[in-house]
Amino acid sequence: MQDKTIQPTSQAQRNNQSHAVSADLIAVVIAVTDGEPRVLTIGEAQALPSGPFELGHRSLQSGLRAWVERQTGHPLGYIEQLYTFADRDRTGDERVISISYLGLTREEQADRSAAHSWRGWYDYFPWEDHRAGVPSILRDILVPRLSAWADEAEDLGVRRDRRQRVAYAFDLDDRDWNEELVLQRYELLYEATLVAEATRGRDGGSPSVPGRPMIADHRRILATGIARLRTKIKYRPVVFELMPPAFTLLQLQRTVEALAGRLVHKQNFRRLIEQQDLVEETGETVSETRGPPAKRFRFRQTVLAERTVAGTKLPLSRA
Amino acid sequence: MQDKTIQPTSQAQRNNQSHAVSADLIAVVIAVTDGEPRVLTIGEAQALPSGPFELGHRSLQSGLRAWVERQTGHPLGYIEQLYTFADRDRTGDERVISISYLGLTREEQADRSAAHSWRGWYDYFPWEDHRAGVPSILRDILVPRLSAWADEAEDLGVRRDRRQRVAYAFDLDDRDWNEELVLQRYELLYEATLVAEATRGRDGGSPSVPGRPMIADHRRILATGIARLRTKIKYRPVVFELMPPAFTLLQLQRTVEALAGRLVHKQNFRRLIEQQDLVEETGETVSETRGPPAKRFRFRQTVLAERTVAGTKLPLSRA
DNA sequence: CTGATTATACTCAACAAGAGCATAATGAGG
DNA sequence: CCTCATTATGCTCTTGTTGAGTATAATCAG
Repeated sequence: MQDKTIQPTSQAQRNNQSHAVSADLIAVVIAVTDGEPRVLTIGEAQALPSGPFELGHRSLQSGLRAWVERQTGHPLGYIEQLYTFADRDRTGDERVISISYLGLTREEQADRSAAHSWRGWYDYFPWEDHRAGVPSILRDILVPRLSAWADEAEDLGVRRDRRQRVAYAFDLDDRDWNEELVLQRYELLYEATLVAEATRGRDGGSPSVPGRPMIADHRRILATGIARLRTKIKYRPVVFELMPPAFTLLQLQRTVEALAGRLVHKQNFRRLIEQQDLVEETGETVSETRGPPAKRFRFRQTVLAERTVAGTKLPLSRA
Repeated sequence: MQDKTIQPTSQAQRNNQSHAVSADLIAVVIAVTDGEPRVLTIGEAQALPSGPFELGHRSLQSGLRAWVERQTGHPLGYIEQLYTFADRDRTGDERVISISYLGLTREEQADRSAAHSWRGWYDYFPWEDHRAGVPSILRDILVPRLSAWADEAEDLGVRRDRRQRVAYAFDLDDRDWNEELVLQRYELLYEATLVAEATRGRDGGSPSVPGRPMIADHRRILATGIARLRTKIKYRPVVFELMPPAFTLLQLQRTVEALAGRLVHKQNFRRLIEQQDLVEETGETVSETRGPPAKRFRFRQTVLAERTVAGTKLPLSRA
């Protein structure tokens, strides 16, 4: 930051004592083990690892790594920023800014002493797992309750709006299920006070829907992380952050399915992976289950450099 | 925030006096006028509107809107968060967190009294405009200098790494030019100390490359905003935030081209727009230029509700 | 009146994506 | 040892989607 240059923010920085805030770093750390996506939690599996951004931290990222490691003993590999928000419902005249991150690892070398646990993320969002078909909770509980909520609105416009949003976010028929809308769905449930977090501090209200709650807005942050990951696996080779050094294509497929919450077409999945040149054979084969032995693959590290690819959708022209 | 629930962040919040930081809100506000993408600036066109997040602000977004309106007289419509980072190079023992946003508007009803200006964004990134072919600055200045920088590395590995990154980010041949890599390109230039911001506070160094600099890291934030917008227009109908209520398809195309910095195939562009059902005819026709009169269209507001679509890339299966 | 300029309709080839069939190895269980 | 469910892997076929042009008809500038 230079001195001779104009600095519009300078008035601000000079007297920032009056604008003091504190910043919390919050981590959504994901691993996939035994075909189940899990999230790293602390405190009765109701909270995500988190802590304040301190003077000693070199950067936001390193502060986050430090906190996660201190609280769970787990070192982080890949991380990316999710979202920043200012919490409204804190008390005191001090504002808290929360900066959330998504981290991907493998559930390993964890420090046993630290008080953490890996929880299947579908414990928190049971309606998001469509690998075995549309979950019955969805049909039998969520949709009826959401419909009721939509219909209870006085105003016709509101009613129609709610119905439309419910239909869009929860559209059944499996074909149209959009697994990326994790956050929208959670927020709808929150708005309809169908999750425990929404009824806290209020009088009873309708009993909440299945799914483990978390403190504060941690479950919403988790939803944000899941949504981001489900989107990202489609255009960036991030799944490999969750895989061991060598793996079979079926293992890879199961991991993707675990994340997406839906099944994929095996043959086409292979075609996709291969044509993108993402992996190479290690030369070994393994026969873990029945069936012929499967080839083992490893991720081609080079693609990280090349294939930061971004997909075009514009009808470009030469000339 | 409840009291009976476990709160891992609580230790932090209790004694957060020691972790006090201040938060700055920074806006990249974009409009497209006369086929030129412009950014809203203050202070000699070297700074983005910004200001501290204050106690009086209801939320980060509203704080940002307040600052932009105060500094430029321009009310904001669509905004979305870009990125949050903690500045290293500030002085004092107080940390500053910067939260940046992207805003889209039309260059209109600006308060004349406020000291702001709209600047073409290619003033800051002249190498990003490929509408008239590969800019000569790129071929004649940037690439040679970057190559020199790559080759000046002692270590062979570093040299190869630099060459690879330069090739990837700046790949000429037009076909392979990836307009989304705005940030990567700026960061490479920064790393190679080819932009003014990188040589400040140091002794001379190599003279910087064409392109107007900004204070602090504002130009990097602008690059982030441009990159985000260039990516986003491909999968979400955000261009319409920049369009007047009614427009011809050619105007729409010119706007997209201005943003992407490259030309698109007219017929295919129309096919794309129409098949996605994004617009509807107003019924009027206008003949602004030569050629037959063009139909005027308006954006179909409904798609905002429906078409929050996300594109699948997984080979899903039924079953 | 001429011609450059634009709107708009179509065509075609190349390729990507969805869906399913076919064949060949295996290990589990009798 | 035999049978069969289970899996790896190769291929086909159909249907979109995308890139690239050709063709035709309105206009306005000069």
